[in-house]
Amino acid sequence: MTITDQSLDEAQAKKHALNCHRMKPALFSVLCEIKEKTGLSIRSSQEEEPVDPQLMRLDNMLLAEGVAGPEKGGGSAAAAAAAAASGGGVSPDNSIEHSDYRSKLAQIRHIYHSELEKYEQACNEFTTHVMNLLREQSRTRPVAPKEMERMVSIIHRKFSAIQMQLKQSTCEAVMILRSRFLDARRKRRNFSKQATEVLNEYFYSHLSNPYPSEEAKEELAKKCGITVSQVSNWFGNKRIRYKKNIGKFQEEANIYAVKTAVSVTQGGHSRTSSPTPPSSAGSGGSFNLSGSGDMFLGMPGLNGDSYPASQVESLRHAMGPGGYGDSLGGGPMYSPREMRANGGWQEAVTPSSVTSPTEGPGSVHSDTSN
DNA sequence: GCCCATGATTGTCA
DNA sequence: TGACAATCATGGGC
Repeated sequence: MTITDQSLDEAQAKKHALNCHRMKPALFSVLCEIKEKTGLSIRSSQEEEPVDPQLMRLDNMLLAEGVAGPEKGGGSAAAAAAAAASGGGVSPDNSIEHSDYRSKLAQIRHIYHSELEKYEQACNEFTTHVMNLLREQSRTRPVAPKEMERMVSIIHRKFSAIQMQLKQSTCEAVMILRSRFLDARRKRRNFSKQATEVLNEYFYSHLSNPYPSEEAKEELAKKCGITVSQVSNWFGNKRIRYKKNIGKFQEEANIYAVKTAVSVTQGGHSRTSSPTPPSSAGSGGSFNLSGSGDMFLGMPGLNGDSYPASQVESLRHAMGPGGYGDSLGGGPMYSPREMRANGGWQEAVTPSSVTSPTEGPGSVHSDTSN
């Protein structure tokens, strides 16, 4: 059904005719009487609406999640909770995820507030409209102020129902965002092939002392597109797994040793296949492992098809163009006695007292030292 | 679905 | 605090 200008005019004309009718006062008084009688029933139906517990829950949740209430940098409460859930020490590494989470939460917050504003505006407009209508009608029929209040409260109730739906969907959106965020942290993704290659190259070229310094870790992290913590994890896992199963890793070691050798003979220091610093190589720094000692130390020279990376290093040190032979203490070959005396990875060099491999000439982060 | 590889976590130690 | 060792949990190949 459409309302045309013509029909509106007709209605206005009828209303005017009614208002001017001689029977109008009599009709009005009758209506007042009826109204008086039905007044009780209206009052009885006008019950006090108790606060909806579900609405309260939604409000509390939105407040806790930082969607409702005062803004503190885009959902601070939830971000803090997420930070706490991330396990404390790793929070700096999750800054990317956190900022992502925060920005998404801010988006939800923005949408929620703009929708809320729209609803409130619409509610006010509609209330004003209805009030105007009732005032208009009060000229032709008795409209008590109570009735107007009742109408207003009905409208508000309707709109708060809509608002509750909005709050509900907002809560759902926040929950989904949160679960996704937590899942993302929980999930493990393999590093890229290139990243693993970089890490392996570093590991095998520093086999004698595979303990990258903080700077080296940062550099590796940057190169691999991972965090420093992940680099630390990787080296921790690698050292342990290498130690546990040297045989299995020998082939891998050979591959990287060859790579390193090739990169050296092709002219120079590849940044990742950097030589071991004098301290670790010169002191026979290859870590002493049960079994690994034989593997590396027992080999008299590079006469095999495959050779361990540590020996490639020593060879490089001895005959490389820049040469680290001087710092090797007289000979390119490892001294088994020295090796044993130096013990394992840990004992061979202590990170604080010995120049870290990464601080060596071909270090990942520095080419200038020594 | 199983199995292995691997990144992450946790507890312990120096 | 960093390293190690054990373990968990997930990805990916088969």
